[in-house]
Amino acid sequence: MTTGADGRGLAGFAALLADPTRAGFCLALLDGRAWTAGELARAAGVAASTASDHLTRLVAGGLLAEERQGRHRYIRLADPGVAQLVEELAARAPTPATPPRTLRAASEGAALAYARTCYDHLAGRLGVLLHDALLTRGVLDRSGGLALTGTGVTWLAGLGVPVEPLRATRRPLVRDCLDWTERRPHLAGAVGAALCGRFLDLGWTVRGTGRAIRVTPAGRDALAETLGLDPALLAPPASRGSGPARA
Amino acid sequence: MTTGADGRGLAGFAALLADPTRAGFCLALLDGRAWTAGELARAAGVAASTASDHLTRLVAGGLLAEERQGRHRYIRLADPGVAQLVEELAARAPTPATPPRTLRAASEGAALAYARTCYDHLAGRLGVLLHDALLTRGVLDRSGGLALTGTGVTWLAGLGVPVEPLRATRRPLVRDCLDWTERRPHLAGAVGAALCGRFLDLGWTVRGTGRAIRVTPAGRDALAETLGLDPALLAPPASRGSGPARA
DNA sequence: GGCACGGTTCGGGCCGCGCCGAAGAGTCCG
DNA sequence: CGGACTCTTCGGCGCGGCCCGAACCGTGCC
Repeated sequence: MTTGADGRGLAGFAALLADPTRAGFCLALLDGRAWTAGELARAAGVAASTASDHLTRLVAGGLLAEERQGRHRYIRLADPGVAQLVEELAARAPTPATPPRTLRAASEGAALAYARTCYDHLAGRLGVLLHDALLTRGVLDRSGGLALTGTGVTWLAGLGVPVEPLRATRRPLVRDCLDWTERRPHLAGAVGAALCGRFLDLGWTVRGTGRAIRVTPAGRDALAETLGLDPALLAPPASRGSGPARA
Repeated sequence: MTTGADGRGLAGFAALLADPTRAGFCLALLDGRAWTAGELARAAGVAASTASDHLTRLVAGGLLAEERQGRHRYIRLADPGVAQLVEELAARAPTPATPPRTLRAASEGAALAYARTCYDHLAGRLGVLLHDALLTRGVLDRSGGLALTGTGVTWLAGLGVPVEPLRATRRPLVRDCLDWTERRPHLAGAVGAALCGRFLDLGWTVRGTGRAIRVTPAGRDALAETLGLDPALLAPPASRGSGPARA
């Protein structure tokens, strides 16, 4: 009576992410960098032996990839598709029901809501603003699915991002990625990744702690000029008080 | 040291799919129809009480939606996004390692590989052929992300599928969906769903058992004429022998 | 060589989860 | 009303998972 595939394959795969420790590993790795096994163990608060076991399973399941160097075991997400998958699942998961307990945690949360990397592209308020600006500027078009326009190609070239090399990859040029703080789409795909990297190269943005991204004063000016982004909206998260409170 | 969100939210959500029975429910519901709790229980081979418990959790988790009618509890996927998520996870999951044991199962597998619904759009060999034909005909364009072209809009209108109503939905017009038998993309999104429904309305396709789809003789002619699909490639799965063996 | 360090392997304990059957609540029908 | 049916609730059982600490291996440094 069981027509076709039973759920064992899917269940086994989903089980990889169904453990808080393993899920925490994947979320940490969403910053796009390679972590050592020990770093991940400490970040998750488990013994090294526990982490080692989990990592072996995640690698075997195709979610993570490893690279051994000397006595270190470097771990990263297997490919951008995994990052997308994890982000989508995280976006659908009910909030961890853990309101920030400490001031430090609250300010970290604000910094992440302001701007962060989502694997290799920009997310948070900055990511959504960028996405919207690219649409109004005609770099992107949404009349029939999200697509990069001809003017978009030249605009990118002017910014120092040639599009042709990006076409060579198997990755879609542009793609929606649901932002879990803004609950609205931001730009992913090869172009999203290239833009994120280019902004860093140009010094418009710099990496903060963890996945956090900060916009430099020069970046604020440049984004206002090239994309018409309101510098006021790009103001960094209020250190105290003046910013709108967020539940 | 744990910057930002821990993995509990994600893990709890993934755990919903990490059980073979629950995963089987979701896979069965990928046919886009509403099943009763009892039907799902029988299909999965568990007691009604067990299924009831699982379904309650899946509904609470936002993966499924229920509708109570009299003494029946109708269950369907919560929204198309869930279908996409489940398909993506299933596509990445290693094959269930269950080569078909019976002749009946083998022929069912062949029928599904030939053509099936993927929630509400077409998948399988037919789905991939359709996707490719739409690209070569200029209905879709992939030069910068997957998009519906202007000629595509008129082509759809000629087929009796007005695009304007589709724009009203929050759903993307066109979207890639990775086919788990062909390992290549087919067309999803609002247009993919509309095309699938239109083909059924026109009598070009009919539903088989489960998620299987069959192409009628009239449908073969029509698809050849309007899209240039080779009728030979649309031949139904060989009942025995002559078809290419598939691992 | 000696030591510190990162990672892995192994054994054991514990908690949670999935399963069932039996009993009960609600619905439809004769 | 009484019977058939669907679904739910509740105990109880058993397996499998997650975790740790201790011992072990390999690397890099002094």
